[in-house]
Amino acid sequence: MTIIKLHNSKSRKKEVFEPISSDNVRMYVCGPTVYDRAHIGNARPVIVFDMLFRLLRHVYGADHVTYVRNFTDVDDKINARAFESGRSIGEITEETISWYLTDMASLGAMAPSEMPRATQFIPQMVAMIEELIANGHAYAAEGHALFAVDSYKSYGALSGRSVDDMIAGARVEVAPYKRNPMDFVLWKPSSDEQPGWDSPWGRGRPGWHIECSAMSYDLLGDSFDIHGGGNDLMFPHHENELAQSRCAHPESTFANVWMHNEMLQVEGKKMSKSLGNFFTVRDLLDQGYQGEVIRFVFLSTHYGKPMDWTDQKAQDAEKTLRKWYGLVEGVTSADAPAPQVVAALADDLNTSQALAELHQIAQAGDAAVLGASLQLLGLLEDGVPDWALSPTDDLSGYAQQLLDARNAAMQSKDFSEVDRLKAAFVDAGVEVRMSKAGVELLPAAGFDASKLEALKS
RNA sequence: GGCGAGUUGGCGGAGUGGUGACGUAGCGGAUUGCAAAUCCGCGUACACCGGUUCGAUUCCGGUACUCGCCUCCA
Repeated sequence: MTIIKLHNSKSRKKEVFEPISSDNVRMYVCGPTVYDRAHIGNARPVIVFDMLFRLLRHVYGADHVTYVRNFTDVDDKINARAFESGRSIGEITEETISWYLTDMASLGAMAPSEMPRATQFIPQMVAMIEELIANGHAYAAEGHALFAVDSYKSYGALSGRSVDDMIAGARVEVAPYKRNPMDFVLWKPSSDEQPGWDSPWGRGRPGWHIECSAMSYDLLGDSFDIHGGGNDLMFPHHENELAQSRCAHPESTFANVWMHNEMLQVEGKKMSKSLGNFFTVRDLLDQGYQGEVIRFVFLSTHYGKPMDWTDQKAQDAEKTLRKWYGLVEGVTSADAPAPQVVAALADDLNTSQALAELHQIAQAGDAAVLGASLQLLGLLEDGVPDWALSPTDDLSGYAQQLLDARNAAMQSKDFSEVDRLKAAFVDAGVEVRMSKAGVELLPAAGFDASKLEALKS
């Protein structure tokens, strides 16, 4: 059995991964709050943990891995969006969820085993809060339920902060009903316009952190193997999840391994609307960036390092993928991916190393193994994608035209017409390959069929 | 201010206490009408300053710069 090593944020070390049960390896990843299109930064954890999901399925068997990724469909940002647009909350969340699923699928991300929605787990959240109150880890105050940070002495261990330091930083919301300024909300009251559910503390809605605790408990149990998410969620979200879950289930470990992906930047800067470098996955797809190309760019940087999205990387990725797809086209994949690719992934998801191995395999010309390895990486979901296929039929007429011109030129020794045609093809984004055997025309990056029309004679 | 991450050749990006991954760009060669593609070859890169060591890009300490979090933004 392949030995998997993963960097555990909790210990800050790379550790050998040992699942609680190899019959059912369990992973939970924080999903999106559904009020708008997923931006490119949102895609990073999706691709990273999809890659981990695929690796675990490969190693433990597809039926022995459970991957849960939630939808947060109750949130004040959603309320605000509904208010602005005059649409209903349900309408907005449904639409956003379907966008999300479509966009992520186009990046080659498999559907997780379970995709729970927070609003479907309100009773479980209420039950967990009641348990916390009964255990003395939480208290009710003015329609709120609050977690008592003082009651959990390991609070701050995951993110490496002390409660005292955090209070000294003093940018927490000060509220008269809080016993400690760091105490965070488990349940908060809703106005008549806001979505709400009846509870022992009055009509209200859950705090953000309790959602993940309740859903992971319900679907994966009190202790499971891996909890993933973006680095920015480590505090406060994951710290709070951990505190709630362990206090509600004192005998549990909650997640044994915590994994965090680093953030994404765009052209060297933080993505923000004010800098004008903010864009969604949908924007990229609409601009003609292929899903596989976007995925490749993400895989080319290790998940634990900051990553920069640049157009140059996308161009390089497309070039490489076209080459590889060309090799794989028409070849039946091998049964198993290359061992060195699996080994690279098993070493804390070293996707850049895996891609380097793929270069070697391609160089050696082993198309079957290349295909199987591309599948493992999620880059060959349904065969070679259409955009990378060479539509030889479309270009065969032009190829004949070029071939005729060359044959004539071989006699006359005047190659000007051949050169003119070739330059035109290159301008239209067509790669020209001429050999004694014949002429080959391949559409490449920037292919523009309309430019070829002018060549028709 | 507190906590954390990063800094590798033109660019991207792994990795390692001692024979300079890999890709891409560039250069030279084979091939080609010329190219492209392909193949072959070519690079004294590890932010800076100390320390440990026979030897450090790799370990330790410090400095600089970049970035993230500390404000329910992945």
